[in-house]
Amino acid sequence: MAETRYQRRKEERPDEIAEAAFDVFSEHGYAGARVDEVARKAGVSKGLLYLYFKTKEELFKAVVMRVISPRMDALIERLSTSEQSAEEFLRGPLTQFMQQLPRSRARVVIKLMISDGSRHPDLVDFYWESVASKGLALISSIIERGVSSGEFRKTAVSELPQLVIAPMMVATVWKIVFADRSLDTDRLVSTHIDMLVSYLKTERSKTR
Amino acid sequence: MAETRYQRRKEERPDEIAEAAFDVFSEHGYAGARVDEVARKAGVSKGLLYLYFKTKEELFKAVVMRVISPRMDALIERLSTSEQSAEEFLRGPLTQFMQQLPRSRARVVIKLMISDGSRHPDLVDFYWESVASKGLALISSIIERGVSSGEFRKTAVSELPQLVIAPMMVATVWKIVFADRSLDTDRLVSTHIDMLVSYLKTERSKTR
DNA sequence: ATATTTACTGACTAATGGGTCAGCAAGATT
DNA sequence: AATCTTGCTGACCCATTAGTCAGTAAATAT
Repeated sequence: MAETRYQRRKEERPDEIAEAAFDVFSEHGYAGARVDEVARKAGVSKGLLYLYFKTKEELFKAVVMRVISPRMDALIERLSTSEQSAEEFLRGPLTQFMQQLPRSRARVVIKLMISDGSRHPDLVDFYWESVASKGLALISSIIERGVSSGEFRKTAVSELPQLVIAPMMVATVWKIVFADRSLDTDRLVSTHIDMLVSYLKTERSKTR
Repeated sequence: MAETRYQRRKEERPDEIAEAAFDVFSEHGYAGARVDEVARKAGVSKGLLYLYFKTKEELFKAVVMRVISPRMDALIERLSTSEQSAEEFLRGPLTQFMQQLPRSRARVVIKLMISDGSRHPDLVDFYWESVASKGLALISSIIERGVSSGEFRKTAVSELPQLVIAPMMVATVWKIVFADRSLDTDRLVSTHIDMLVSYLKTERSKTR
């Protein structure tokens, strides 16, 4: 008998706690999250949690950064090594990326930025610098590449990369708010890209 | 001397309190909002607040509903009495609506749906029934009208009205998260509508 | 003026929740 | 086997906050 009451697992604890915290923050946001619940979900006492994370705030930041950091680099990487035409890139890797984001953990980060960003401005800055600005710049550069190669005509889209990711945003917000109500997000994204490419390739300039 | 310490204003109080609550919930979300702060901002004691609203929860719902209710009806109204072509409607009233929403109070409702919707499912239902579903149905019907009049070709857009409002969503989220970083939301919306109309009017079907 | 009604106050309570710490026991060292 | 180190527990503290209520004074009636 004399079951061991716990194991010492110095290495794994931070990750396990962060993982549990991700779930809890994801569901309740920062203010609504309970540190006790995080500890419980991580199968750990609250005291231990505070041994690895000084404050709730720090835990929150750690959790968000954990998700952000690896994310964008992957896509950036995939581009810079790519030799596809602009259209191929939009229809291929970018479409894929936008389709899976609403299902991924990044969705949660977006939710947290919206709900708690105003009280964690440094997190917003970090998100901006390491994800948003890079991602948008990437898209702009793709469009520009298409324009200068003669593939696309010159449009306002070059300066409005937000237009490209718009369906991803809708799909993400939809999943957050209307999780149960169905929406074919893949089709949403691919139709939008279809529309976009068609617009960028149209020869004669449209009226107005 | 003998300054009157307060005035009795039975009629106006609920609105004034709801107004203050709107600001506070808007800034902090449901869990982060403090009832004391609402009372303070409304220039009222907490006791009085609880005379008009039974719980924080009820106050929250009242606030959200106050903003939702009048909103959609206005647009629906404007449509049913309109005799414009589909394109005119998209470029006119709808563009206008989508341009001003990110600046309006409705933006706050969207934020609250995202951040606190999961813990107030009945509010989400209410929002769905009185705003989202109606608005999307409206847009679908406009597209359909254009299709059946021969103005537009048949595309997936008819079944994906979310595609039409996508730039509004981006603009709204942008304002919430990156308030300080500039974005020409009007141009975002109008360019998108331009793109959309162009797509809907293109004669020859695109490859793929 | 005086009495009556009730909108309103502010001090209170009970409970919650972030954060702490003395002590315990798992595992390493000898 | 005895000792030491430290990862870990859980009971505790206290600031905060949703919600209450006895009493006060503004407006109204008499």
